[in-house]
Amino acid sequence: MTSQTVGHPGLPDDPRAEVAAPSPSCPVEITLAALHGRWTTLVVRELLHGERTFTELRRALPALSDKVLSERLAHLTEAGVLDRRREPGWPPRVHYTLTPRGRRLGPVLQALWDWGAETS
Amino acid sequence: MTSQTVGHPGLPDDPRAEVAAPSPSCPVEITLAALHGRWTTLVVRELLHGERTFTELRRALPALSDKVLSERLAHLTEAGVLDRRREPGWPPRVHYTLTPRGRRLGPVLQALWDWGAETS
DNA sequence: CTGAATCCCTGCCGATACTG
DNA sequence: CAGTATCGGCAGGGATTCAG
Repeated sequence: MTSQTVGHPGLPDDPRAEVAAPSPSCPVEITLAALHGRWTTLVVRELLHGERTFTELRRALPALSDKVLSERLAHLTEAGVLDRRREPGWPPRVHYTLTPRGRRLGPVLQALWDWGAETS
Repeated sequence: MTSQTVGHPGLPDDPRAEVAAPSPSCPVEITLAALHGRWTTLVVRELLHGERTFTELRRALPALSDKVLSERLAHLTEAGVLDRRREPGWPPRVHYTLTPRGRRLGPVLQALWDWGAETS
């Protein structure tokens, strides 16, 4: 399923691992594109704790404007990371949940965390 | 050394995991900042194959301008990912190598690759 | 409540030209 | 050879306002 590792640490034996220019089809860039933008990882982190509504996310990240939050949620939904569920009735309420694929960002964020947390 | 995992997948039990706004001290952002910018991951990938000179990097990534390559190398050196070694004499020649810390980006790129390579 | 539309400001990055 | 200086285009994102 995922590609195999080779002699050099961490780099798969795949033609896409040798592109000579940034390419949207490179798996590394697909992931970085999904996480791209200020606040994005924080939104994902919040949803790793469980389902949240728009308002709950705003309360968890008070300095994040509603416009940018909207953009991030739309982008993550488009990237297959989130599921959107509109609650019928009034007032409008929208619930966001990580998809299975979105939950698999957990280990990715962990890897990013571990490297950044290293002292040396 | 690195932080421990908790119930939720991939998120460490650390106060920095609950910041309410983007913060340069968050380990996840430290890593994303190190990898930030177009071409950066490709430069790291190239150096995962071994030491390279400025010119060798330019040949490996022909569409990358010397200005941006300079910026990336300076940034990665500043981030502790690369070591710079000036060869004495003329013409000037500079060798770049991953530091031990830089080599540890291998697993990080692998995690990014694996998520992006998933079909579902 | 959950966004979309607009405005403006900033920073990235590509191209070009120049230097030790 | 290995950069630095400068300029310009464009996209990101914050504030505000409007809409379903």
